[in-house]
Amino acid sequence: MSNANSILKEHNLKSTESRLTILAIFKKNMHALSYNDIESLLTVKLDRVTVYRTLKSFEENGLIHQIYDGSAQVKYALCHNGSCNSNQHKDSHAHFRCDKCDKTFCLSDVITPMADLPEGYQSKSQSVFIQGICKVCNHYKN
Amino acid sequence: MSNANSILKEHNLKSTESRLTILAIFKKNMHALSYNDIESLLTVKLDRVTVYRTLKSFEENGLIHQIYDGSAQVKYALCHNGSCNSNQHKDSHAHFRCDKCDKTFCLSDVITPMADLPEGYQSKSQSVFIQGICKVCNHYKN
DNA sequence: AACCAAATATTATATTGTTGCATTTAATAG
DNA sequence: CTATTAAATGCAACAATATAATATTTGGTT
Repeated sequence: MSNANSILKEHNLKSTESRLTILAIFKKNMHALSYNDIESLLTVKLDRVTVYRTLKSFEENGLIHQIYDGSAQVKYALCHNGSCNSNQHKDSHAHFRCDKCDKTFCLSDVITPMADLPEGYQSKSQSVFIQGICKVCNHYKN
Repeated sequence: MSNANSILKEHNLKSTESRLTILAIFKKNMHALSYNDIESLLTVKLDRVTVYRTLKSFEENGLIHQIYDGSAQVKYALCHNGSCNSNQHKDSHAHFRCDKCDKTFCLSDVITPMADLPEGYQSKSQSVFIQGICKVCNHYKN
């Protein structure tokens, strides 16, 4: 069973209160979270520095990845299915930001066609960012 | 002739020294610029507040658009071919960031294939962000 | 030249993020 | 179970980034 404790251990992270707390927040909120989102979801007070350092260690150890979604602040989301590790983030899936609820999601399954670059350019990674209305705000039943 | 003065007027912006200065910087540097880039390219000293407000007014009036390229700071680039106005930014072209020279460019002509979204999602705009090596750093002759 | 609205500079303040260091805690060995 | 130790945390200070309020200056117009 892959509980919070073992997830941290799998990513070579010491299991601490702060980390368990923040990891739980990510597990409960399946959209990308900014520092401020996390802070306001905290029930216990953690020092700002601790939160920043926790995010940093999570990212360095392949647990979360950063998302730049056009809002002022960087957001973070859980990496999926163990595809990321401390050496590399394979988070080149599409990201979606909803204009209504203002949440940003990872669309892990969306196949993103590669763009053709002009002569001379060499592409190492491409990421697609989509804005629109999300499933929930569209009242899509399924 | 579309000189700096008339460009400002076309976008309903009063022609002032500060705006002409900053617009000239954008015209000379055809890659995206952060606040710091602009400040260090200034020959005359402008107040920080003035620079921020100039960028804001440029953006609101469709002269420039913001780019989030994964660096800590927001960058700005000129909007092309009058496609933007005060109501809407049509800047859904691809952006390219070079890993070598660390500059970010607009690739206005790159056709970005639309991704297929899961059921329930509605897309309003899609943008592609590409990282790699740019034409100049690849020593591409043309 | 004179007027007025808009733009600017100045000052102050808010927000965001980092650094150094003393204290506490988790993991391990004994 | 306790002792040890390296890592994590909290605190204080600081640095960088961005915004707000207001008095002054400037550009565009009459």
